[in-house]
Amino acid sequence: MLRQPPPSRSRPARASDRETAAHPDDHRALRLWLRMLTCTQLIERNIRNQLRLRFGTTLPRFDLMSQLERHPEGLKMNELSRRMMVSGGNVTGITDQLVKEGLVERVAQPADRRAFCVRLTRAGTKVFAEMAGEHETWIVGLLSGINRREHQDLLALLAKVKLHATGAGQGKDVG
Amino acid sequence: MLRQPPPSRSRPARASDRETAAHPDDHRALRLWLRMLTCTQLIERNIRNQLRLRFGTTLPRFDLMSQLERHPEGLKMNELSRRMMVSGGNVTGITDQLVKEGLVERVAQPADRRAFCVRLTRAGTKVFAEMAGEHETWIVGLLSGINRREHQDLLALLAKVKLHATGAGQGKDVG
DNA sequence: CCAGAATGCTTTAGGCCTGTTTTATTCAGA
DNA sequence: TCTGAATAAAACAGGCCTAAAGCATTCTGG
Repeated sequence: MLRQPPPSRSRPARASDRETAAHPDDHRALRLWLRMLTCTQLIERNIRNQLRLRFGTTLPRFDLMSQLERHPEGLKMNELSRRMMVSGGNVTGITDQLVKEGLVERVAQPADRRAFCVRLTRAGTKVFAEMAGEHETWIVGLLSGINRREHQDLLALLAKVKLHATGAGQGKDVG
Repeated sequence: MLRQPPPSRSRPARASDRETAAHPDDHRALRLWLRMLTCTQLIERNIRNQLRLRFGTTLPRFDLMSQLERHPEGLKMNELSRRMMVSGGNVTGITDQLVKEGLVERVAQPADRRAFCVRLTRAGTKVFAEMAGEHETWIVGLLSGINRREHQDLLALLAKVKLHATGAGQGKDVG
């Protein structure tokens, strides 16, 4: 994705993915970004496939349920929206699906009749526990190419990136 | 996104985004993954917004054009699909849009009447050049929170992640 | 030559996601 | 109290994306 540096003159491109044949220096940032993107997509795609094949579900649904698991008392739609970093309308749609599947429920709020609390049902809790276990082993496997020290370094570097990119973003979703 | 470690007993969560309140050690991989995902999404969202506001276009369209810029002779649909790491049907749709906007063209291949070459039009070349310049400055800005040394470290660490995750992926898109 | 397999692309159904608009409700101030 | 601003959620239009099915063309082994 995104723009790549132009092909190198000296070394003809036998490109196979998006970041091959990068220029040596001026395009450092671009190259780094493309690599981040590729890594994330590789992992994400893998997880999506596993979720689909093993459990017949999707990443957004899993994500929503995982938020609810951490808050058994339930979350309002707008809280879900903020935590998942997606739009409110999107949360409406995903919640609808999960309600249809009987995994979550909307609970009316007497205090504010505009709002709902969304909660895992008993069935949802059970199903999620099963999925979450496997999910973690997938992640561990996908990231097992780097050792513990490298984990820490990567985590720290990404913390810096996150901090700066959050600030640079135009004031939305600063967490 | 994705499952988070359960909330810490000792330190009550004032969570605001998806990776707050992680457990100390056992969930290292999960935590790292969530941070990768957050970073990528922050940057990607920023770029999408900029493309929309400044140029009225989208990231996938920009991405497709950027592939074509590197191959003025044109690329076949399936080559685009492979390079962009998206499905063939998706490439069909994006190409349709860009053709409608007059930015790319499908060129029939006499040698193989099933296939097309997709190329930037003159207008597309011009428009893309303009966008690409700004695009790079956005990326540079978003990643300016880390210095040159850190860039290199991050690039190297992600290379390891990429390599391993590519191998672990079930044989598709090994680039 | 000629079936059948493989290839290149499109179509279709369905889900995700966004920005915008709409509806219902709550809040804040005159 | 009443009116307008703000908020919560949903509806809507439109684009992205996938897997699977379909159509045309090319290739391959008899």
